Amino acid sequence: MDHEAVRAQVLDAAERLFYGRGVHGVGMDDIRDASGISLKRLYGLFPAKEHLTEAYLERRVARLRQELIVHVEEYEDPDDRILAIFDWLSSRFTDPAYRGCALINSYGELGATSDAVAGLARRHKEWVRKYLRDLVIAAGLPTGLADQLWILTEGAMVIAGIFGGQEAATQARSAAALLLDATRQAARTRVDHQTAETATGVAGSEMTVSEQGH
Amino acid sequence: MDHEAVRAQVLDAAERLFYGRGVHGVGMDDIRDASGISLKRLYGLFPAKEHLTEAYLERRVARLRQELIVHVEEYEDPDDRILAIFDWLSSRFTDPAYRGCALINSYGELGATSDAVAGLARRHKEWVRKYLRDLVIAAGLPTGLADQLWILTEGAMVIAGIFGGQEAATQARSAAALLLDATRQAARTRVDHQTAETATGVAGSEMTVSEQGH
DNA sequence: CAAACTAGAGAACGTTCGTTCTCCCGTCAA
DNA sequence: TTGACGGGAGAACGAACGTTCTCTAGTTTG
Repeated sequence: MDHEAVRAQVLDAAERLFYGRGVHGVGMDDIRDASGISLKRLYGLFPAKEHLTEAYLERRVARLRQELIVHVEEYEDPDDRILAIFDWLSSRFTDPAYRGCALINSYGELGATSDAVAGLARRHKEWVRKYLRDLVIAAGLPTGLADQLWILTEGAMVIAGIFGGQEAATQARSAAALLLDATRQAARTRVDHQTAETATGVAGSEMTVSEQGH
Repeated sequence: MDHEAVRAQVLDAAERLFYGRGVHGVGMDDIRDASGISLKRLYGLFPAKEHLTEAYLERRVARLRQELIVHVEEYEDPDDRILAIFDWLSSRFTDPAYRGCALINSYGELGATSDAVAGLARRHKEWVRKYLRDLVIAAGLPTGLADQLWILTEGAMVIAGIFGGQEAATQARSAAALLLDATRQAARTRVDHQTAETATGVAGSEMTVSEQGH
C-alpha cells in the first residue's frame, strides 16, 4: 500500500472517530484499530496526535468547501446561489452522523489551548464569510447582508448539530430569503429616493445592513 | 466559612477556569488552587469532576437566563423585547473573556461522550427556543419567526466566540429587525387577502415562516 | 544467499490527572 | 485535659493515553 493511500486511510479513520467522539475521546490506539495500521507507521505519518488532528480538520474543511462550491455553482441566478447554501446545509443535516460543524466543535474542545486549532477555525470561518460576501456582491446587494447570512449558517449548524434534523436549515433558508427580499427592497427604495430627491441615508431597517467594518 | 459560601467559591473558580480553558484543559488541582480549598473538601462538595462540570454549567445557564429575562423585561413593546435580546448579547460580547456560549463549547468538547452535558445543552437551547417563541407570540407574529431568531442568536454567539467583538450581535440584531418587519408585513398582507378574498395560503416568502414542527 | 530495510504486533515507558490516603493541627465538647 | 473530629497540605495511587522500543518476519537488493 503506497504512502498516499495509507495516509488517506488514516485520515478517514481519524475523521470518523474525531468527528464522532471528539478529539479527546479518541486515543491513538483507536485510530490504529480503525485504520488497520500499526502505531509505528501511524507515527511515521503523523509525528503527534496534534498533527493528525490538524490534518483531519484541514482535509475535512477543504473537502466541504469544495462540495459547497460545486453545489452553489449549479445555479446561475445570484439569489439562487445564495439560497443554495442552505439547501446544501439541509442535505448535510440529514446525515444521522451529523454532529455540527467540526470546526465549531473543535474550537470548543481545543480552541482555548491550541493556537493551531483556533487559527484553523478562524481562517475557515473567515473564508465562509468572504465566500458569502462575494455571492452577495454578485447579487448586487450590500455586504452587510453577507454577515447576516453568515450568522444564519453558523446558527443553523449549531442547532442541527445539537438537535439533528433539517429544520434549522429550512428555517435559516426562509430567513435568508426574507432578508434577501427585504434588503433588495430597501436598496431599490434608496435608489428611488436618490434619483428623485437627494442621496441622504434613508431611515429604517435597511440602514442596519450597511457596512460596519470588522 | 459555611457550606454554601465555599460551594459558591468553588463554582466561581470552576466557571472561570472551565469556561476559559475548556473542561479538559483544567485539572482538579487547578480548581483547588483557584478556589483556595483543599482537594479533600472539594471532593466532599463534588464527588467527581463530572459533577462539578455539570454544576458549573447549570449555575451559569440559570444565571444567564435570569439576566436575559431581567434585561428583556425592561422593555414594554413586544418588538423591543425581541430586539433587546440582541442588545443583551452585544453587551456580553464586549467582555474580553467572552469565548462563546459555554454550552455550545461544552457540547463540542463533551457532548459526544457525556449524556449529561448533551442533555444540558439540549434543555437549555430548547428553553431559549421556547422563550423566543413566547416573545414572538406576544408580538402577534408566527412562531416560525422565533426559530429564525433562535438561529440568529446561536450564530451570533458562535461568531463572537471565535472572533470577538460586538459586530455579530449588531448584524444579528439588524437581521432580526428586518425579519420582524418583513414577517409583520406578510402577516398583514395575508390578513388583507383573507378578509377580501378567501383563506388560502399566500405565495411568497412568508409561507416559509409558517409552522414546521420539530 | 546475504544484508538491509520496512513494517507489524504489542509491550513498555512516562506523564498527566482524577481520586484517595496519610499525617498533622486546631477546635470544641465532656 | 482529653478525645473526637473537621479540615488543610500534599503525597500517593491507579488508570488512561501519547509516544517509543523491542522483537520478529517478510521483502527487496546486491
